[in-house]
Amino acid sequence: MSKEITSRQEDYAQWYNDLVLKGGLADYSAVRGCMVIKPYGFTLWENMRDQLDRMFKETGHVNAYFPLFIPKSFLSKEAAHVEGFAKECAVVTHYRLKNDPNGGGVVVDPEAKLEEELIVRPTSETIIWNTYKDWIQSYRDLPILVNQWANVVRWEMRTRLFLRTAEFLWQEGHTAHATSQEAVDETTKMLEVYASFVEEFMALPVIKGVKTESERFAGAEETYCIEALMQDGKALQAGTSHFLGQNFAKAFDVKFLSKENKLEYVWATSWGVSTRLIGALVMAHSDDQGLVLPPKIAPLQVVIVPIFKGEEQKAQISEKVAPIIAALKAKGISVKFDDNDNSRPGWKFAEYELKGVPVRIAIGARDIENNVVEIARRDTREKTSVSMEGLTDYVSSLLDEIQENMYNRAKEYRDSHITEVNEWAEFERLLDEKGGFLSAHWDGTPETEEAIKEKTKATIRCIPLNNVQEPGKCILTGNPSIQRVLFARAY
RNA sequence: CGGGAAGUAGCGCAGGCCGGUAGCGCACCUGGUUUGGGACCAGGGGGUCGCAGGUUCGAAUCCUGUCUUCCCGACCA
Repeated sequence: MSKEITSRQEDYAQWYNDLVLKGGLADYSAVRGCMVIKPYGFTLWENMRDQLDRMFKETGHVNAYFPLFIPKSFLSKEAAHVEGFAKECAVVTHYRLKNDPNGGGVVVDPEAKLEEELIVRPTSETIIWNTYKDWIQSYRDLPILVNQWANVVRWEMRTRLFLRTAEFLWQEGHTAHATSQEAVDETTKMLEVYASFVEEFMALPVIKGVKTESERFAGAEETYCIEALMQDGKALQAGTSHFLGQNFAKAFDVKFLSKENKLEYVWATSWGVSTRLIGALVMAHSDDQGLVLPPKIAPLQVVIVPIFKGEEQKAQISEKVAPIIAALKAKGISVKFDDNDNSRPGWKFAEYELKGVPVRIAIGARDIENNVVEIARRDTREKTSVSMEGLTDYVSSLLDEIQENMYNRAKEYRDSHITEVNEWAEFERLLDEKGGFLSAHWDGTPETEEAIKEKTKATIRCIPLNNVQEPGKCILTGNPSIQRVLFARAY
């Protein structure tokens, strides 16, 4: 009653905002384009971050930290890079404030102008490669496999909670290698890490692919990506991994002596995922009742709601519940017992559904008599009565089942929204009526790609890895094509 | 950055045209009855009306500026 959620059908964008705000993930802030990530949302991010961090460490990476500020001149050293980011950089020009002589609080002290302005990092390639120059002399110094967890700032025209904010949290891996092949291998390895994280932990199927030239990262030779599909049929880039060639090594003069005692430029990669993943998570799984979170990363996996009349019953239930909580915790399952007397059970049910808690256990006097509890699963909203004997194992496997079901459901939707198209009229019609990925032939030119974008707002999301090579005719121009690519409207 | 809408109590809104001591619902506090899907009764507390100027005897209301948010576009993860 108190927290109405706009339905997806009524207004998809508003539904998304309602979930993020009313689900307690984030709030708007007093700063344009910046959000406050609330504790519930931040716990979700921490769970994602911790798992990714484990996976990075398992693949041989270490964490480090580089400065928030980047000298302006660094950015311009790599031509394509500056071209791509210049339009959205926040710039620090002064280092001091002073009291307003006219009594209006504080003003920027014009005497405290910086010699060289500092850019608030939109990404860290430049500062990192400037540093790597000092770290690398010989092939023995390679590879460098460094990751950094950080915030970055991109001054966006239009922002949306999690999906596009001026400041966001992410990780950026920056690696340096002796050979091109090793760098390419690193790029695809990290793409695999992203794909398995998103699929296994976020229950979100992705398509692995390569970006076309026009969608490529500014300064990259090749950009690999994972693309996910949202419930409104729009695609979302969930992560990217870039093969940077020797572009940054050349820009920052980073050379090493090879075994053959020859001076060579270093090969580079960078890869990142951000808090945007939370937006993807919300839009892929949730329903009109609220968030639906996959158990493996949910801030809270199980909530127990007691149903009681009077203190005596409450005490009786608490006593019965204590060992259940202990047993669940012993299994590594996060659980909350909400015996708050201020809200009634029905209110709590709705509240925890809104927050996407995967499993809810309700227990009242009637259940205690029968030695059962009522278990409700969030993904299907089904309720069952379950014996207290073996409850822990039941809950544990139910969490696994929910995780799997969420993945399968998302995959079914995704798979049924990849459509092969051969006629232009059909292409346009499907974009409007069905959405999702359209698999169509493309003549390989940026001009055609741009023309299709102009006409339909759809972009080439990627050329899938291991794509079937199949001669055909370009969907727009009819020119010869060697393969189908995936088009979609995207976030 | 262009076009549209909005900002009044924690949340959702009315009031504004026609200036005169700020209201409703939910939430909150107290007491009681309640508790298996967003409880009910009674009493109570809370707002420099986004912010800054201006007009006026007097501004939530009129004027100017500014900040923030939403939706649609151009740019992007």
